Amino acid sequence: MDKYEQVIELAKRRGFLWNSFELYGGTAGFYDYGPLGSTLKRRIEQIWRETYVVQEGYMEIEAPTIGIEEVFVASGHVGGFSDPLCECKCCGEAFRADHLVDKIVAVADSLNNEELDKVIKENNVKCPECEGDLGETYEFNLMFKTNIGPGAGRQGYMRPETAQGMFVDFLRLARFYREKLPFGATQIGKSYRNEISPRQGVIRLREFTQAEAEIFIDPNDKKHANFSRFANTVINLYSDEGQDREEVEKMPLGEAVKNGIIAHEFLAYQIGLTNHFLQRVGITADKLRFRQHKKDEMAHYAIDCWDAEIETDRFGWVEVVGIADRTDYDLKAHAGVSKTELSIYREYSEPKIVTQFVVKPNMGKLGPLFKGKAKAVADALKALGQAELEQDNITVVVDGEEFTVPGEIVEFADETVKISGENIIPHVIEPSYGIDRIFYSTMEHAFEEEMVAGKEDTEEEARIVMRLRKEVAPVQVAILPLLTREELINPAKSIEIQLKQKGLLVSYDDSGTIGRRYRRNDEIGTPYSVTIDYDTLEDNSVTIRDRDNMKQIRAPMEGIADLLHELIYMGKDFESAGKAL
RNA sequence: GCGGCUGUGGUUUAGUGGUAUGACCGGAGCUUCCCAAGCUCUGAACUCGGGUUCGAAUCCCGGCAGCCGCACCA
Repeated sequence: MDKYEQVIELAKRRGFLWNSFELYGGTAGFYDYGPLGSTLKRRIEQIWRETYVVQEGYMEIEAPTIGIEEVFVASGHVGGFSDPLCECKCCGEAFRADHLVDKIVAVADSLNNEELDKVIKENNVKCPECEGDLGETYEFNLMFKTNIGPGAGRQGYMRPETAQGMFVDFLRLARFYREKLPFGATQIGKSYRNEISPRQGVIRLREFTQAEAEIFIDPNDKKHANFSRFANTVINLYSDEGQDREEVEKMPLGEAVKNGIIAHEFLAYQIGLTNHFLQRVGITADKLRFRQHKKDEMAHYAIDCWDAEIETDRFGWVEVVGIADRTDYDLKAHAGVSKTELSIYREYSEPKIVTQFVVKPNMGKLGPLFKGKAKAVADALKALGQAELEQDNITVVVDGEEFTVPGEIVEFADETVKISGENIIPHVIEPSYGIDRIFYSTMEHAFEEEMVAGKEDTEEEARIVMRLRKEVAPVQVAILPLLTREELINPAKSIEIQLKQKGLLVSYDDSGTIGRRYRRNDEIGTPYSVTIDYDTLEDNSVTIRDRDNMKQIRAPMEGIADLLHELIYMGKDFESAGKAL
């Protein structure tokens, strides 16, 4: 049994992860989060919110999970997220139909399926593997399609990423942030991709949770105001160049920016933040690295892109976060499809006084002369220089047609104008998190099986313990009366109420022996157990047990809720929190 | 989607053409003053569908799911 199997087995047994629709045989690519899994996941998300929304100030929005066609035309998902596939009738291999014919026709990727089939047939293209006949081309789009409204309605798609919601709301967001860069917005929610063959548990799902931030920054200023926070943070960097040598370098972020390894401060800050977040939810530092996209794998519009990768036992390095400088690509794309300018006005610190050469065609005269072509002629005139305009008859060519314009109806001059600012299209920095993958990694890195002494020094036995960070553990305190006796149950119940009022996640358990209950809680990662025994009735004190080292202290019942709260959230030292036992 | 392997209580496992073994587990009770103790009782399974057969969980075919490889993975 490898670690993946052990973790998945535990997750299933203890209510973290269940295969969806199991009652009906299950469906690949979907998982249910059980009671503990759901809680753990929410706590990871909560820390993400704390990091990005509260600390960084990138407010959360909530856009629909169903999107309309235009959005995904602009994002490129309608065209680029689907591939024309055709399969060999003989060996069953699937191929990209457009790739098969790209040597035959130059514009292979712009052909539709019928045209592709025609080219394949006419040129007698065969299966590259076995020379067999090829079947018909069909479209495979990774987006789930749906209909909006009754009847034919309108084509809708389940969103394949949450990012588009922030882009579509750009103008509203800009207004909300009083049109001052940088600003950002976040979204945590479900995304959907109809993967061909999802596998590897929760690593590749058809419905998964993303947490994304879209941060809009000044394209001319990619410094980060708070960069000093991470300038000295040492990160495992697996750079483009480092990958050629298969070498991960440990380097402070400040140095990486200075050396030009990371494109700029803003991106480096995001890497620092991601590193901070992942370790806070329990990812082991030396199983975490940042891998730079190689030039050829990076989207053509991106300047620089780094993936946070986590090492897992079975799957090796798994990509869990992508951090990219997407430039102005997305805003430009949406501006194009929506025919709306998506930019922000930036005032100069001092207005610029510029001398411009201005051409002013007299439209009152151009109109009657050129009728419908007048506008095009005027535009052509505006592109000319002084020398050409000074002629008596000016010749311009519009749509291959030559027009002669009398010089006297075109005025031009050098004019001095004051320009106090400009419209700029912000660049987008995008950290994009796969929460489910982080969830799994958190569990795997917390999972440990150790040998401990058994009862009364019998031989050693295995103890499974989930060393989840206290902040993310789905149960924070177990309340255990030592024996199932009413006189112990009553004070235990009263402690349970106190802790719940303090907002702690508690679980009361009086079934089975105390040792069994400790082990049950070790397995689900409960950091502290509070045991009520007969001494409690004498002196109002209880035992608190630490999950990680099984050590115990004695602390008064009075103020127990505050004490546990401090242990869990304030990093209070355990052994000095009470009398050691 | 293609190919290979696999599928027995919640978990894990034995086994066979005649309805299934054990362990852990869960529940009730007894016992028990701190690390999966013990005792009693109890709960719970042959992945689904079709075929062959008097009879299928076992043999055959197909579906589904899991794992591995290929392809795919903005």
